[in-house]
Amino acid sequence: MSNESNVLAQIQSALPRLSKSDRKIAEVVLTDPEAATRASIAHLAQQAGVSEPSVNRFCKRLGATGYPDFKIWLARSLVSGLQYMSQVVDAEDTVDTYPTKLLDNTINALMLARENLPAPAIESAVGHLHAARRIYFFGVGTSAAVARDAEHKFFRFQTSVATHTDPLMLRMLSAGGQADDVFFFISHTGRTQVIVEAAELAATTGATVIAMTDPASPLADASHCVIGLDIPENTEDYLAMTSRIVHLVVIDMLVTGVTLKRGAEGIEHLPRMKESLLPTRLPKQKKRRKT
Amino acid sequence: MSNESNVLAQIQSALPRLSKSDRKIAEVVLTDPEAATRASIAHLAQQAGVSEPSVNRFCKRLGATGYPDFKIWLARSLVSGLQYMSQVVDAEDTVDTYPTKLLDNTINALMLARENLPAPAIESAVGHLHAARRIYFFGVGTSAAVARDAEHKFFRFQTSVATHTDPLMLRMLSAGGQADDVFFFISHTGRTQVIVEAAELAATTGATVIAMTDPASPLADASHCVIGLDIPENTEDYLAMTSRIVHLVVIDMLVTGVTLKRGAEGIEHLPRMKESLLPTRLPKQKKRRKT
DNA sequence: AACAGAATGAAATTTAATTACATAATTATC
DNA sequence: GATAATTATGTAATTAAATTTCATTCTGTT
Repeated sequence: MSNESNVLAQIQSALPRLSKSDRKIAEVVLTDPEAATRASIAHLAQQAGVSEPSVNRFCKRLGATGYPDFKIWLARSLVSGLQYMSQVVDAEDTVDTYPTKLLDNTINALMLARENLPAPAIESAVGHLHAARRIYFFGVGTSAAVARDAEHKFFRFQTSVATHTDPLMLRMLSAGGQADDVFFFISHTGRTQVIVEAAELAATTGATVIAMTDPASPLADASHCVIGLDIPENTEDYLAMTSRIVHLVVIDMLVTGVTLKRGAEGIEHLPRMKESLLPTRLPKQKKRRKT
Repeated sequence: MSNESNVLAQIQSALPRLSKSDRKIAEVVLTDPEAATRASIAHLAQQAGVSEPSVNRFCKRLGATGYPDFKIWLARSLVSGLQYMSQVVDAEDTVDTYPTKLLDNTINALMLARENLPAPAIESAVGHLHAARRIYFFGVGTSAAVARDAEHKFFRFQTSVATHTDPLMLRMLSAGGQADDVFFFISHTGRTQVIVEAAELAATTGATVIAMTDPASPLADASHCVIGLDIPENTEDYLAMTSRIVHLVVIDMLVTGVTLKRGAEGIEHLPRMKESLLPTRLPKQKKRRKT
């Protein structure tokens, strides 16, 4: 729990679980972490409108030995200068501000995911995917792209892989699951009807159902293995979906995991694949980079 | 002289000029800066075999306001060293190591992109996309998923959008470009034959050709507007493609840019879209989180 | 060797952080 | 819906840490 390297992300992720005064402190820290590293406990307490011991307890709850130690942690996670509070793009934003905001939000989401990585779930999913005879990746909307990406990646193994977005195909295939099939569902909310229904259907067939979704969702309930990620809720925001990015990186993890599990066999397979792509590329020219 | 961001280098360079006890302190700090960030002034003084005030003066001479401030400087310069190195996954990696490696690489790639954001190119691309009557997003391989994502996003505007991966379709559509069409090509290397040919073809038609790719590539040469990104080269690595993630975030930027440009009109459009999706979702249940 | 000047440390002071304890707010239980 | 148990918060006391003051000891110079 106490991963020193990123207190800010840790605070961010803990935010909803915090008590009233803890949240006040968290908000002050997140708003201007830079200033927090300079402030005394008295100053910070006053800023947050709480007592000094509250600040001290806050620090300890985060795993620091006390306030000064907490400030050191803070200083460490501050280097890059990015903003840790999830920023919202509004009408006032210009080309000089919104790209950075979007990047920061994404980086932030990844750091959050890094804090609470569901290693056991990943390991289990890797095991199932490795053993599978056939794999289906299902996702609709934004998650369709993630499913497609997964298909594209797993295609490199000899396992047969398929993706579909058509609700009918989804149901049909799910209903026809077999013992060594893996159905992999992707949905940030875990509440998309088509997906949940398909998962429930697939679960009755004896096939393995894996879901990358909110652990407290109907989809998660219907699945054998749940990869639950701590992603800030921004489903309502149509402009950018950070969850999708995190999902893609998790797909990378799964591919990596399966590759490692395959060992020499799988690793040798890749260079051959790579060579087969070479004829599609134009010769490489000298690369110039601006300093 | 007081460059906060690198106390360690500063100490190193000052070393010969320091007095006896200052040098003793400097040596202790340089030997294990990590430990120094944890130590109290008393402990550090004892370690160096000097008095506490000496340590305090040492800190002040370096520009800090005192010992605690110095520790924060120290903490900061510690992380910056670890920042920008991309890690390679090897056979020794386990589920406890490779997921973090992949995440770190991705975060690094995004941070790099953040450093040299091609704001003018993004602005220009947003202008073209905003004005376009029809938009085509083309990418093959991994970039196909990015193109698909872009299509999915731009679909929300009234502009007509299309994606294709089939080489024949690609050529045909590119050849049939018109004045207010935008062809948007996505390729990390900028050397994928099908894509480069299609871009060259499209450029002859009077349509606008935008490319998200390596600025020093044939594809970039063939395009009117190039979104060049500073992404660590890892094309050879099949397990994870960080470029793809950066590309997706750039797509988010473009969508955001166009939305902002549309102003009220476009922004009002989104809530309606959102409502149309509601019936596809199951009701939200109360979220429980483990402490 | 004797002095000026800087460097250092001991002790005192100040400041900051922590703990102990009391009170308030919440949550659970009947 | 009231009451007990638990948890959260603040006040005041305590302890710990850092800083300043000042006396002493070095260092280099004449």
